[in-house]
Amino acid sequence: MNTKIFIVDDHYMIIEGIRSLLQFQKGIEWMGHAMNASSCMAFLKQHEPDVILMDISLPDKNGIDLCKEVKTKYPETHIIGLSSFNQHSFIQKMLDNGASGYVLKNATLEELLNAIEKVVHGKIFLSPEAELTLEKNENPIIPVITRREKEVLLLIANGMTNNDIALKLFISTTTVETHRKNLLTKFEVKNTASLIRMATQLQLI
Amino acid sequence: MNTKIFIVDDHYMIIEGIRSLLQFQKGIEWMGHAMNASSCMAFLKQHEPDVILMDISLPDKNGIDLCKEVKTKYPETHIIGLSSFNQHSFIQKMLDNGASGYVLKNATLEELLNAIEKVVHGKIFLSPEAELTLEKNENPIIPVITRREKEVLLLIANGMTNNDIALKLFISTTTVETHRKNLLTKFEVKNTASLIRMATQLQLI
DNA sequence: CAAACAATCCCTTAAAAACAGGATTTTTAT
DNA sequence: ATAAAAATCCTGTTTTTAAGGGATTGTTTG
Repeated sequence: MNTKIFIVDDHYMIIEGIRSLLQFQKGIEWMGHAMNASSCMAFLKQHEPDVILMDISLPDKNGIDLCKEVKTKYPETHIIGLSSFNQHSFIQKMLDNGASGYVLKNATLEELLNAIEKVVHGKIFLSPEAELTLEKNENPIIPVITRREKEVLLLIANGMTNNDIALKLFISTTTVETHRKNLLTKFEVKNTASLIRMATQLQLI
Repeated sequence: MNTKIFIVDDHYMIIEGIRSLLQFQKGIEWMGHAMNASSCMAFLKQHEPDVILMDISLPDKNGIDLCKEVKTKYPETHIIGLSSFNQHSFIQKMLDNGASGYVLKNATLEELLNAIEKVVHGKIFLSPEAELTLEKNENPIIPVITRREKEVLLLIANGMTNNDIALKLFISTTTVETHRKNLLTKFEVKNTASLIRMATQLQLI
């Protein structure tokens, strides 16, 4: 019985690369590709691939959400996340949303075949580097901040002083100071420079 | 005369994809690939490709620096930047360092062939989206800062105070203040928050 | 309905950064 | 060699932040 493979990726070169790698492999049946989430869903209405290789970044929807959607409607399908990014949050979220694997785009043919083999047998496969990242559990400690604090944070990032912010938000300067104090505490930093640096790294700004 | 193509990319799937696309094209001679900067340089000691497709992110060195190095030693070679990222700074820096083109990884075969055709004739080729990005963001005003200023900037971003920096660099606090003053002037901002924000946006940090 | 949280406000003191306006020495490049 | 640029150091003053302590009023939510 052949394993039916489908790929969702908006990078033509990646699709072509994988197609060329898998096309003539024994036991693999190439079903084709989609370049965005909606045409993937359209395809699934008529076909039943065993394994979907799914890019994390798609033009219309991210692969993490798409993974959840596909697994909800078609629980039998095995999904392998496909990404250049060896990021803890991505890997974790894909697995949380029902993916059976996560393969980095610099994987070799062997690795890819291995991944497919594993997941069709109901096992989990992760690229070695991805596995390492997941183990290490580099928890980036994303602080929980309130709506108001985020508002103040953005205005600080825009170069406004406490006084400016107070005027803009129609609150007292001391209130802004308090929010700022709480932001520093929550981010575990001791000045504005570190605050803005961390916030941008965590993509809050 | 065939156009000799070489590719530097650490993504096996991309290499495979491009190889499969170009391999049997008329007028194209596939020379092979390197998966990092150093083996690229090693290859160039013995061979003379007409066009190098060069990924921006490589394991040992970034493609921007590699581009400069290659163009310095082998000015005749045409380089096409290859990246998933449609980012102004990347495109700009590649062109500044002598690249003749910038192609996004979701490009079609036609686009890629077009790019190769253009650059071997001494012209510049950019993917339409990349061209748009370059036009749109015409004046990002990247300030020219000195080595010392950059050093200070990084330390500021690390949360160090003027005093901390002075101790670390064995210079007077007032000197650090002066560097800081000049940074604010050059970035046309009025406080640390904006400075760090701009610097991260311009990818100087 | 309490307890927790969010948002608001206040005081005080110290530290840090920003603004203004210099000067001198060392490097770098023409 | 010499002019320009970079790096160094001043003296002041003013503004802004940081750190320590609170307190009050709503609003969620278990």
